[in-house]
Amino acid sequence: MKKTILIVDDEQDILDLLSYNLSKEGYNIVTAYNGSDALLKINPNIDLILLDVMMPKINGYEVCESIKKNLTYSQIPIIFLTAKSSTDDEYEGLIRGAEDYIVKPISIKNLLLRIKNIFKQTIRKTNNTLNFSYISIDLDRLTVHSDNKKIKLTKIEFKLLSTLFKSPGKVFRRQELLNKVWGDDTIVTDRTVDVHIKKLRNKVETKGPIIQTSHGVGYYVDN
Amino acid sequence: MKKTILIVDDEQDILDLLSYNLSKEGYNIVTAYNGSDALLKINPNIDLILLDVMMPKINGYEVCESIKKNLTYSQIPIIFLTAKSSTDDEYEGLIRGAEDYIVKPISIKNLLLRIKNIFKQTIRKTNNTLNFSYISIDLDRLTVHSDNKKIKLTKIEFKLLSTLFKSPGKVFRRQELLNKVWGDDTIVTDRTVDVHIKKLRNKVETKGPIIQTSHGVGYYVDN
DNA sequence: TTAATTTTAATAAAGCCTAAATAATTATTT
DNA sequence: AAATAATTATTTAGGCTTTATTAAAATTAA
Repeated sequence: MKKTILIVDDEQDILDLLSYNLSKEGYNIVTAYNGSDALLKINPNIDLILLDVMMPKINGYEVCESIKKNLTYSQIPIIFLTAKSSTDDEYEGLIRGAEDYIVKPISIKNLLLRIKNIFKQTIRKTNNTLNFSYISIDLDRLTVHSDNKKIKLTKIEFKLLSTLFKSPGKVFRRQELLNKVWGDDTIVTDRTVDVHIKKLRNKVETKGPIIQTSHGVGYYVDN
Repeated sequence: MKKTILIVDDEQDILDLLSYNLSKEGYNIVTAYNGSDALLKINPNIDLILLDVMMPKINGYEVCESIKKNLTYSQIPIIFLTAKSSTDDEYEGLIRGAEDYIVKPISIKNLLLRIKNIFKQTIRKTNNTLNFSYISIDLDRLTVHSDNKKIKLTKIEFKLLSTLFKSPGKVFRRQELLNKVWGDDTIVTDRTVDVHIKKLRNKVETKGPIIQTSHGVGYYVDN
């Protein structure tokens, strides 16, 4: 899924520069030319906000604050762009919940790395749900939605899936899964894991592969 | 755990100022009065380097470059101290892998915040990865990234690569690799190593040679 | 007791490793 | 410098190991 980035800056040059480079990198771009414009353009598809600090009227910090107060959008990560290097400003930005900040002049390479890094952890833990790709797991309700359709899992299947989802990218050995999902003292064959993985895949992977096999090692969800 | 900071500057005044303030803040301080002294004083306990750019003989950038080339120390974050504020210099610093830079005259308050910020991010970054050139190996996740693209390796390939990366510069004889990667009691031909090296090279060397051959001896990664 | 779930076992399929054979490169000798 | 020897690179195919899949037996819950 293509990620959408909202870029907020009052300088057209910078908007252009960033738009060009980020869309080249495969992101969808939305731009805003000041604080209030930014607030208008925020929508649930936005995955990340690049936010200039120094803007007329509503500055970046104030925009950030508004966003963080809004339940729907408070989880969207924000990277501040700031030319100032005065202590107070940076500090203020960080404590208000920004993920990161970057001091102008901007190194594109550096910025791309930071963005990637943020998206890597992007399995956003809103409330108590794990989301990845087209699947979301509600840890409170013990339900799973795949492609917006509710799916019934058994207890073991649910635990197995959420274990994998809690550490996306990590490869779990079968024995590890048996300990974590079944319990430390169970005496069950490794093959049993395979069977449950198979069932999970059948139930859950309605729109393409989610659970990956690491041959000779175990299973994981990609990220 | 107390963090240790190496401060490198040729002006005694600045060394004193920074030492005083940073140790007051609870950091261990090591000082160096020029580039070569800095290289001598680096050791595995150093968690951060404050590096003056303008120094006689070896300047800060050169010191940085040497550090980034060394596998043991390449992960240590560096903050440049620079009097110049020209764009080029700052950029140069950033792309050479520095975490940050600070323009003199230094605001202690500002510096402290940046240091804190770096330590905050450092924890998750240094998690168990070997980095060299454009390749990074995540030992937990059993994944390899080459030029920012994820690459799938088999178990043996992964072990082989990380063995080489763990001792950069060391030439491993084939027999040694067989013991380390395959296990002490395997009875496999030396030629098998060649085949796996070949496969590794195919998969991993997307941007130029990484694994070197030492004719008559074995294989190694340069450093 | 029935229905649902979990485990085992058995077979098929896929993935990976090794050895062997040949080509290419490097080292040594003449 | 050419010829020869030694080492490494590359490719391929068979064989072995691991995983996928299915069905049936065993267990647990309703």
